[in-house]
Amino acid sequence: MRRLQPVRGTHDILPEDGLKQRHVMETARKLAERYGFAEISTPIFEFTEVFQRTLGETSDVVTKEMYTFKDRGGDEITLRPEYTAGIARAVVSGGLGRQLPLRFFAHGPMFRYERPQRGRLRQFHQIDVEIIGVAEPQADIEVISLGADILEALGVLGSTELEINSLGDAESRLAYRDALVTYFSVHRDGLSAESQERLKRNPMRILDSKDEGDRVLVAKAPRMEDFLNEESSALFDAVLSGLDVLGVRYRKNPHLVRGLDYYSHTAFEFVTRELGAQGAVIAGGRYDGLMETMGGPPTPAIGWAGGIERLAMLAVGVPDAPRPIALVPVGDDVQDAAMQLARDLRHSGFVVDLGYRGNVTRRMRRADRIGARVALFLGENELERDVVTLRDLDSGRQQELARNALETALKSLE
RNA sequence: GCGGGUGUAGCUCAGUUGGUUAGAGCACCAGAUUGUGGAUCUGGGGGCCGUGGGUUCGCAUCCCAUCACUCGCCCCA
Repeated sequence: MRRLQPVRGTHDILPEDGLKQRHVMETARKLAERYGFAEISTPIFEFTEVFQRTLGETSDVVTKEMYTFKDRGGDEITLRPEYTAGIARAVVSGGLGRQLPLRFFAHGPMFRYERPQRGRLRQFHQIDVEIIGVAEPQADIEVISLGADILEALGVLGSTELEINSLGDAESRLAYRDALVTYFSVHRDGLSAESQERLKRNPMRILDSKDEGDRVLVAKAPRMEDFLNEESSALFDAVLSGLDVLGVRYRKNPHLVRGLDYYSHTAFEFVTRELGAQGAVIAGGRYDGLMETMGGPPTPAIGWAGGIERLAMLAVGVPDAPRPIALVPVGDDVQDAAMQLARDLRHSGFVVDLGYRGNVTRRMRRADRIGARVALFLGENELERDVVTLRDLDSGRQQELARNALETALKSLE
């Protein structure tokens, strides 16, 4: 161990951030539930081939970002870099394919060996939704509209933009890919070094290059739209008009492509400019070929993933933790009675903070610091008469209450 | 993986051309106030100046390396 610090790109999530992240996750879960999604959770590691086969041998994730190791039994294991492959595997290996359509919500940690920066971590957390077994555009529309609803609820929809494109089915994409290779091969010398490499490995990635020279060439490159076959093009149109019906705003971006091989047809990203180099807060698309790659029957599917840390950084209106009741025992002989009262109140659903030490001044200071709503004084004085002194810490007003009237009084506070 | 910037107290930051014991505000602790918080006043604790090496009589300060963060590329959530 070099020094006592977390591994590069990992962080301890302290309570303040934890609260925000939990809010993101719970908001997403609640809304996903309304759309009829059921929560699923799959292991955070899988056999390496689960990702290798499905994400594509040439994708960046597979070639240089996976946390892969051999376990003690000699199996090749990989910490999941994304959720979809694991869920697809669960559907195939659990025989869930008989119960289509399936709608899943999931969340949890992901791992990618990347260079960390703002909004980019080696262990990060995602929320994830998938609709499996629906070829109809309604699934695309529903999944996107769920994403928009979640962003809206988090107060970040206004600072994001939905970009959308269609990659078409396999036939359309192959035809387009050929056309792109032909076009860019002619202009090869005008391409950046990186894009010349992309031309060999993943020509569609040239489309979203940020290099000035590349962009000039890209602007005149063949357009995906012109290569969509009738079926692909009809699906895309249906998705867009569905979004129009629901009032979900979007911008067609013909240069939006995907890093992972399994995507087809609809591809979309909710992007923001407020996170530096990291644009996407939610990204996803259709992956009709994935289940088959996994060894299951051909099964259409669509889904997206959202970055919890990124969303938490943007979210507004995160609710505060509930304000506790500070219980202040006065004198040494009332400790037991105070513990008992604290437990009774907790059983009734109240959040109670029982200071552990110090005189009354000190405990009151603590009560103030933790944002307590009220303080309850319990001393010999009160104990003898079966009452409690309740001090409202906002107004400063104080009153004595019979023990059996206490909970009613506390409930009326809010 | 490539290039730039920044690392001084828990936090935000000062710190002179290299010179004695490294400072401030906030936060924290104690007291004024041992049955009453916030405000105020008084006092206090806290720093291998990110880490390692080098230069120097002497570095927080100059040089090199390294680690972390950060910005861009790459990639994406």
